Amino acid sequence: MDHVDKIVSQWNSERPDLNVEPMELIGRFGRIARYLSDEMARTFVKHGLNSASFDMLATLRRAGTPYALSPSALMASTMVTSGTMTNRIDQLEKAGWVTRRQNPKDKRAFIIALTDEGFALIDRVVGEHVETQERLVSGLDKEEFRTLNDLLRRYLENFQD
Amino acid sequence: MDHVDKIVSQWNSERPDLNVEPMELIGRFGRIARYLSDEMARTFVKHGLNSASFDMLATLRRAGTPYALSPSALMASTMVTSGTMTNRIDQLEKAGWVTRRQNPKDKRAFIIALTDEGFALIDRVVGEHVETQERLVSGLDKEEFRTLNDLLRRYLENFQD
DNA sequence: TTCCCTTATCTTGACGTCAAGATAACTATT
DNA sequence: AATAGTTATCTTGACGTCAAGATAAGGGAA
Repeated sequence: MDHVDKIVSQWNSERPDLNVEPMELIGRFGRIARYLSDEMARTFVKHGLNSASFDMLATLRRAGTPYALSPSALMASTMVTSGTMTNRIDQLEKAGWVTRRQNPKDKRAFIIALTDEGFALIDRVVGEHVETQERLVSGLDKEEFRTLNDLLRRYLENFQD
Repeated sequence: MDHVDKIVSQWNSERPDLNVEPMELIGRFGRIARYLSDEMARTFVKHGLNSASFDMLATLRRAGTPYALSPSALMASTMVTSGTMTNRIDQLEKAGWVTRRQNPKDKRAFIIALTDEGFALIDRVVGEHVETQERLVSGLDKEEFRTLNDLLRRYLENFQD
């Protein structure tokens, strides 16, 4: 009887006409995702980052050399709006982790590139991040992990544009 | 090859030393949870609500008669801070969906109660909400749903305080 | 060329949230 | 009673996000 079961049972008492089975599954997704992201955020905060800035630096880092992308490409990868992206870049630039250069081929565009400091930082943090993630899935055995991962992949397929 | 696979394969190229298996699972949780909550929010917006106000009204509604709880109880149920709760109550009160009465037993405390309008609204919206949730899980067959739900319940157990 | 549409980024104003601290009232101890 | 500690709620200031619109530059059709 977890927190989600309690909510579902309240609805069953108050509105027995409602089909609340889907709510069980969806409610658990919400709870788990929130817990996971809160825990991961703790690693970021330890290094002066938050989820947003980690996401930015990680996106640039894993893009490979020369560790540079346009704001548009970053927007597509991170699924945020242009206003948010401007703000994120401003902060990373102010912290000295990225530079903002004009794209000589297209004067509307910029190139956002990791600095040496940004590279060193994200390379350090991502190691600890992965350790945190290992801890967060350690409650599942190999078989459960595989089954769950396969089901999630299948489920996610429904939602891909 | 979904979006998460792409990220994982980028990390494998750039940092083959990292164990990115957990990231697959955790990444999918994030994507799915975000998609689900965005879709559910559309139902709320149609009725002049957002996820926060729906959550408040639903919590009061499923608590059963007399559909009234203290701010503290609402804070515990909805997992937000006191400042957020004050703000949420203010808005619901302004919209005429709840009233804020003094608790005669404890002058520090208040009682937040659904108005008739609030009750009628949430009873209408929750029906549509449940339909949305049915649609959101319709991509899974009975067997998959059961397996997934059981695994999520097991996984969530690890995180309950 | 000129005009129009599209693309890339930035600006502005609003929103929901939180952390920290303020205020007021209750409770237990002396 | 007086005091000290706790509890319930509100206030303030900051943050990250978004939607809508502004600005500037590119590209295609006449």
